[in-house]
Amino acid sequence: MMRTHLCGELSQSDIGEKVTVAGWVNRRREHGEHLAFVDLRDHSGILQCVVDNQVDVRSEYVVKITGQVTQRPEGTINDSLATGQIEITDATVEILSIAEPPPFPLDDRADDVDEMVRLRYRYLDLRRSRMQRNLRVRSTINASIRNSMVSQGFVEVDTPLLMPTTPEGAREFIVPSRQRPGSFYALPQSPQLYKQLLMVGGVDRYFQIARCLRDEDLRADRQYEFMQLDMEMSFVEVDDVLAAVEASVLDAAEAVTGVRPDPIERITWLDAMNRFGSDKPDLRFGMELAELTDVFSTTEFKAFSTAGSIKGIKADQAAGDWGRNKLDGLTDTAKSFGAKGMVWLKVVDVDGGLGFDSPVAKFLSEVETAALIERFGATAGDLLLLIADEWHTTCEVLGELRNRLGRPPVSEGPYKYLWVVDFPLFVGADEATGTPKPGHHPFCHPHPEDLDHLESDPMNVRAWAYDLVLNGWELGSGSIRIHDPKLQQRVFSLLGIDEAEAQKRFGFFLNPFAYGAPPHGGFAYGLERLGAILAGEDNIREVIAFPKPQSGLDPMTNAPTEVEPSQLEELGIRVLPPPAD
RNA sequence: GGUCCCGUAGUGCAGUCUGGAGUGCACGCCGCCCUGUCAAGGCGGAGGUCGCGAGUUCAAAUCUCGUCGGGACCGCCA
Repeated sequence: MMRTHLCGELSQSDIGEKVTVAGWVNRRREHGEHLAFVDLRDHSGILQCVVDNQVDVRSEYVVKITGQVTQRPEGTINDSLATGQIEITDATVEILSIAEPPPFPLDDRADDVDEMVRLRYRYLDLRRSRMQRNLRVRSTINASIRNSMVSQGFVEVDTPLLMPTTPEGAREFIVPSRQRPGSFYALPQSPQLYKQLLMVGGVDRYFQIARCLRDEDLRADRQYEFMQLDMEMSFVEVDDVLAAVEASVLDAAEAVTGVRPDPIERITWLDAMNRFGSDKPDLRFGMELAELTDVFSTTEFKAFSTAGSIKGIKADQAAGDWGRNKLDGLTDTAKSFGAKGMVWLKVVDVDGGLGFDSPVAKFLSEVETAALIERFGATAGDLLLLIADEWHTTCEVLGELRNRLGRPPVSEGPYKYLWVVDFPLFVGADEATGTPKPGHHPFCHPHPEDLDHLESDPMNVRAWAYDLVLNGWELGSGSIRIHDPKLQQRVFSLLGIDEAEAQKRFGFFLNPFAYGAPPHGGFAYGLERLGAILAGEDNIREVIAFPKPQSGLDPMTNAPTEVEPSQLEELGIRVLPPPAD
C-alpha cells in the first residue's frame, strides 16, 4: 500500500506514529524559505502537514507525505478541522502528479458556481466533500436496501436492458438492431413486465436495484436514466407489499441519518385530494383545504353558484405579504393550472367583528361571510384563497397554491413519509375515443369491493394501487396486479382494447398468465429521489455522479454525438436532413 | 410545444433601469517577501469576443429584434 492511513482518520491517539498519507493539496500556506503548511485532502478529510517550503506543491497536486503525527503547539489548534489537534511534522513529500489550477474552488464556495461549469469538470466537483458525502449516501442506501430485501427473503434477479418496445407509457430510448436492420430494441422504462413474469416463474419474491430509462423532459427530480428499487411478491395482499417496502425504506433512512423514522402513515387518495389537493401531499405543513361548497349552496355570487366544488385555504397572517400585484400573479398561477379564476379575501377588522378586504366582498352575504370566517377559524390578517370549479380542478389548483404559499424546500426537515392508497383505477378519458385512461397501468388490480360497478361506473372504481411520498415528492408507486386473464380482459374492454389488439400489444406478456399465475403485486421507488432528500439536496443531480442538464446534452462528454456513416450503414439507418424552417 | 428568470476576467459579482473609452470589487492565478498559518498576510503583475448576430445611435455591456446556452415550472413522465 502506498499509504498507512487516511487523512481524516488520524487523531491524537496516533501521536508519535510515523505515517504515510496521500491525496490532493487542498491549500498551501507559505511562511518563508523553509516553512509551509500543506492541507492534504482525501475523501476522509483534511490533514495539515508541515513541510519545507523548498518543495513546490500547488493546489490539487497529488502527493504522498510521510512524517510523524505530532500534537500541534499550543495556540495553533484549529477547532474547525476534525484533525485540528494534530499535524504531520518531519515530512517528506513525494509529488505523484502535478496539476493545473482548478477552474473553480473545490470547497463550499463551489456551491455557488454555475452548475454547467461543475458538470463540465465533474471529476473535479466530485473531489468536494459535499459530492463525496452524497455519493456515499447513495452507496449506503443501496447497501442497506439490498441487505433489507435479502433478509426478507427476496431474490435479486437481473432483467434485460434490451427489450421489445411497448406502446404504453413514457417515451422510450430505442436501440437499432444490427442483425435485423429496421428493427429496434427499447431500453426499459422499468422492469415491470419481466418482474411479473418472474412471479409466473415461481421466483416468489424478486428485487433489483434497476436502471430505468425514459426519454421525457428533464427536471429537478427527473433524469433520462435513474435507479429504482424494483420489487415484486407472490401470494400477497396490499399490506404485505407495503410492509416489505416500508422496511427497506426505513432501513435505508436509518442507515443514512442514524434515526429510524416512525411507521409510515396512510391516507387514501380521496382524502389526500380533499385535504391537501394533491396525490403526493407534503405533510410538513398544514394549511389543509376547507370544504366550502355547502357555504355557498344558495349564493347570489355567479362564479360560485354554478361550481360543482368550492374549497379554500387559509394562509395565517399572510395578508400583509400579498399585495395586488402578487395576488394577480397567484391568480395567473391558478389559471395556468386550469382554474377559471381565484378569489382572494383578506380578513380585516370591521366594527364589531371580522370582514373581508376583497374585490368580491360585496357579492358575499353576511351569512356567507360569517360562515367563511367560522369555517376557517380566521382572524384579522389572514389571507383566504378560494377556488370554485369541478371537484378535481378545485382540489388540484388549491393543492398547488398551498405548496406555493407554505411548502419548505424538499430537503428541509423533518422527513414526512406517507402512503397514499386506493388510487382510482381510471383517471380522465381519452379525448379521441372517450374511453377511460388507466390511472397507474392497465395491469393494475381493481379494488374487489368495486368490481360490481366496474362497467357501470368505472370512474369510481378504486385500484389496489399505492404511492410512497416523502416531503411532497413521489418516491414510487406500485400495485397488486391482475393475475386472472378474464378480469384482465374486462379491464382491457373498458380501455377499448379488444382481445385481438391485446394479443398484438401485450401478447408476450399476457400469454404466460394462462399457465398459472400466482396472485402478486409489487412496487418500485426512486433511489436518487430518496438519496437527494436524505442528503439534504433539492435536486437529484446532486446525488448522481454524472448527471445531465435539462437539455440532456452532457457538457463533459458532449454526448450525444454523431456517428460514422459506416455505423449507420451497418444498421440500415439513414438520417434525415435537419428540417428547413 | 409553452411560461418565467439568468448570461460581464478562471470563479463569484457590481455596473444595464437613466447609452459616453472594458470603469470596478472579491477570490483564484503568476512573481517577490515572509518560521505557526489554517478560505494566512504584505508588495507587484497578468488576465475581457460584456454568450453570439443584426438593428437604432455621433456613441451600445447598457436600448430593440433575433439566436445560442443554462435554470425553475407547465405540457409530458401508463
